[in-house]
Amino acid sequence: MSEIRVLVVEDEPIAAAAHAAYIERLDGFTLAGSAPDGQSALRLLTEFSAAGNPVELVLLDMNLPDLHGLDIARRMRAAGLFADIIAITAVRELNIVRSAVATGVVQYLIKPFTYATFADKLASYRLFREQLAAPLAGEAGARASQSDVDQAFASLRAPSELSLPKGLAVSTLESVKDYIKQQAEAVSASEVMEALGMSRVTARRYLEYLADAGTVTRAARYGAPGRPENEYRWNRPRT
Amino acid sequence: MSEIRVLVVEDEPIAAAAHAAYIERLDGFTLAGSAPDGQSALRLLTEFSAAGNPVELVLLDMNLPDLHGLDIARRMRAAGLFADIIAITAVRELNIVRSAVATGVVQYLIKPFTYATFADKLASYRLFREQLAAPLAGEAGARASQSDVDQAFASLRAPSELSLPKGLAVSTLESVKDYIKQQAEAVSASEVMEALGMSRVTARRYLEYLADAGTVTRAARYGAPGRPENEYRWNRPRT
DNA sequence: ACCCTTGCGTTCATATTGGTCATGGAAGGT
DNA sequence: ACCTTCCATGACCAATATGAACGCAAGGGT
Repeated sequence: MSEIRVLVVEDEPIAAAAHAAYIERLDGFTLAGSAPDGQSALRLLTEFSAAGNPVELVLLDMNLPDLHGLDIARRMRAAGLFADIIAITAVRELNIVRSAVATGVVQYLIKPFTYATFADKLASYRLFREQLAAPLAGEAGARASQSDVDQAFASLRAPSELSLPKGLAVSTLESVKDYIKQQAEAVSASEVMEALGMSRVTARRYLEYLADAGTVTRAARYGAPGRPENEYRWNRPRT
Repeated sequence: MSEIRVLVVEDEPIAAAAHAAYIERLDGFTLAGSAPDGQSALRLLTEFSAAGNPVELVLLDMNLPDLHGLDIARRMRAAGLFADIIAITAVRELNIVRSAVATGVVQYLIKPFTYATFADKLASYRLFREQLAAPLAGEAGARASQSDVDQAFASLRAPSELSLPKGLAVSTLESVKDYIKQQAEAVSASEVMEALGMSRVTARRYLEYLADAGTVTRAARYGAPGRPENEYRWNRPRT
């Protein structure tokens, strides 16, 4: 299977370079080009398409100087450009998710994101492509069923299989995160232990991981006898 | 939340009537209209949109007398009509799945399908809409995160339970489902193994499948030494 | 000022389950 | 009757929360 050709559309030069570098680092993807605004993006897409070398995936920033990402998507469809789109958006623009889905946005990335998140989304997109290609190979015997299509679609959903360090489980991490998010005040390891019914060691390990990842902040709690207790507080979303 | 307005586009009168009847039977959906071909579908969509009462979801048959479904989707986007689309297609047309995704097709139904399959796809679409609506409720504090969006996408593209992947048998699945439904509390894989007299591997495989399909929820059971045991709880009756 | 008490941080072996692979037997097609 | 396909099984290794034991830092008493 040939590599998937990607166009990066991003007005900030630093971010654009970063995305391009990400793409090059990934297997199965190759950078087709880069565009700083909507007009040049559309022009590039048209040129590639006319040359018989179309772009298959567009990394599309929603905030561009000339056009909004949704407009670009709409014009692409109107022009018969059927590249898939992974949207990159700021936190405040979430109310356009549904419109984005309607214009064929396959995945959503919220700024700022780590390389791991980025790689994860692209990997699931590649899996989606592969699963669609496989049953279609045998032209005549292509008895792809509902479950084949379902499975292909399922690989587009993001199970966030970001690699955790050994010894940590995804579901436990989710439980801990949910609990902290709900608490207005800072919580201690012991409180998490009691609330979630897990051992103190486990609770502390996950809290420590979240603190290292920057999701929660850690502070010492003095005043009581005994060794000071660490308390953890949910971080307000970073811009 | 108001009901989701649906337009049925289908040239065969019998099938069209059946789809319309299906829609009316489902909670949360209401039939906005019905069209036998592409031209009238586009006209209806435009009219509804102009009247300030737009259609939100289109059940779109791919084989129509005048236009192909993909063309209709493309023209919709060009005209600024952002209704979501659930495509209905015959088996032989699977090679257009990717193009369909690019034009905003959210789900794929393969003819012939049962009412259960139909209802399942619409239910996951409704869930998707609800999950997007929830975090957006608090206008100012709408700090939906990456995981929120991921979850919404996940429910949109969750595989339907009605199409079994290879390796699973219907009768076994029914046994497992019946057992879980009867249990008030969450059950572990070992309990299912003993109760139904099957091996732990088999029990776990079916439970895992049901969890992926969203029929049961999976949670870890802490408190005892050893690796945490997964427990599964009946989630909601699939209509 | 010193030392004792106190309670959490840290580490390690252990227990128990999750996940994968190749095998066996049954059902259906030829 | 043979072959193919499919599903459940058993045995393996890997994963992960637990409990106990030890160490450490602050409070409080002498």
